[in-house]
Amino acid sequence: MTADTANQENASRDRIEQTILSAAEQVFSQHGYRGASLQAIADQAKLPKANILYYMGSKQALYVRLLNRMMSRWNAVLEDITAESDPGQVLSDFIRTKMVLGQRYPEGSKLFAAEILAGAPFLKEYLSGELKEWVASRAAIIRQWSQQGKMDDVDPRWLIFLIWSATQHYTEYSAQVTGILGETALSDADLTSICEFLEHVILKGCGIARTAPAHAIL
Amino acid sequence: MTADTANQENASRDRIEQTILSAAEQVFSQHGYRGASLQAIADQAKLPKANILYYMGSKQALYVRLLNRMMSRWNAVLEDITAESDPGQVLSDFIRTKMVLGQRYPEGSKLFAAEILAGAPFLKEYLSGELKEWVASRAAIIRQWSQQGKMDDVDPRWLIFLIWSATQHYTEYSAQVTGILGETALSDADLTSICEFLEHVILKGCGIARTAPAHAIL
DNA sequence: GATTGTTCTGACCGATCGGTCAATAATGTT
DNA sequence: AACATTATTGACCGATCGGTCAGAACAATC
Repeated sequence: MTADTANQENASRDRIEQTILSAAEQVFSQHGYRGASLQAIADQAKLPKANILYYMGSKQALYVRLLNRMMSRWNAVLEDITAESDPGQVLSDFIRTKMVLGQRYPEGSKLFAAEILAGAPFLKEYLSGELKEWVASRAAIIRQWSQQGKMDDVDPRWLIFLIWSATQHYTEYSAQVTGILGETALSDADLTSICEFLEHVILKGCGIARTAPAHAIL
Repeated sequence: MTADTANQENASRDRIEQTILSAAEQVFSQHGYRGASLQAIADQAKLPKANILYYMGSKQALYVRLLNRMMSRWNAVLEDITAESDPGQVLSDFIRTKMVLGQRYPEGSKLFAAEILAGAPFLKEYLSGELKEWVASRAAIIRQWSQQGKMDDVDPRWLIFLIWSATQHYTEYSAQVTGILGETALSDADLTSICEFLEHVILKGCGIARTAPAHAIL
């Protein structure tokens, strides 16, 4: 097997795997782990069911792979902040980044939500391990900001949860939001408006003076 | 059939139905409509599977009944506000009421969340009908508050979504929250702290002066 | 062109799915 | 006591579940 053919074959395999992963993400995100069937995933991917298992091994392996893929997309968020960072800038970016991530990977976000709703059977140790440490370290920095008088003395954990929930809402509850707004999908204008609203309320609510002007989200 | 025996029979039937509804709420809330099985519900209720169908007719009828039951619990919220109401008091109550409802009916809340995640197949017309009108009318009143200078000129729809998402988060993402906090469940102290945080940030963020002092949630 | 390894898939497996039904038991009603 | 109604449930139905497997189809190497 030459390097060329190896690349070709791997490329072909990758393409098929991406097709399957994408189809599976849609089905799992709508119906959760138990509610999703391999047949539905196969239909979505326009492949025979046996083909799904040939590439992914088992339903569980496919699901775990999707969860990991979604996790890896979150890694960069809030990674490089310090006690010297500007809270307004950081929280502003945080809100926008989370909002963009949700709009970019709606199925992945819903998949994650469904997993948590089910009691996080596959993510328990991640939540109480990696993610717990992540929150604790970010919270420590936010607390320093408060002590420096840069912002009000609010519980940083509740602040992080607030931003998570407020931004995730528009992807995970998109069916509710669009139903209430009477639109089929959120427009760019909506998204910009939402971002500005969240920045206004959260920054002002935390006693942070706005430093940077609002800019378009997309 | 005398009035007495009628009451007795109805009481017995009601008791069994409540047992089934409660069991079904747990199973549906964890696994969604498709992921839940009548056998799992029967096991949870400690009844034969055929008994579930005898009382509820079908899986779908049982599910719809649960959805309606959950909806009816929401009716009183924000019902009697006017342009003359005090925004601080109203929003404060709104936050607390939603928080209490979520803690009181965690399974029902998760059930609702799972339904929305799946694209709201059974609630589409409710969302774009009743609920849409509800939001529109509340939004109109909030807009009047802004015009009267009682609060900042924020989009009332985003404000309503913000309060929904921020409060629901603690019931629907309880697996994530408790995992991160390292607790098995949210304590009363946590809940009080969260309520005070949300009131502080949202009211201040909307430019509303706090009128009433914070009081214990439970 | 024969050989080898990978990809692909229809056919099939036992288990479980939602739902039906007949038989039995319990409970009124007269 | 006789009868009618309701409650209960094991057995069963066709369909679908996740997963296996043998073999056909395909591709690369010699």
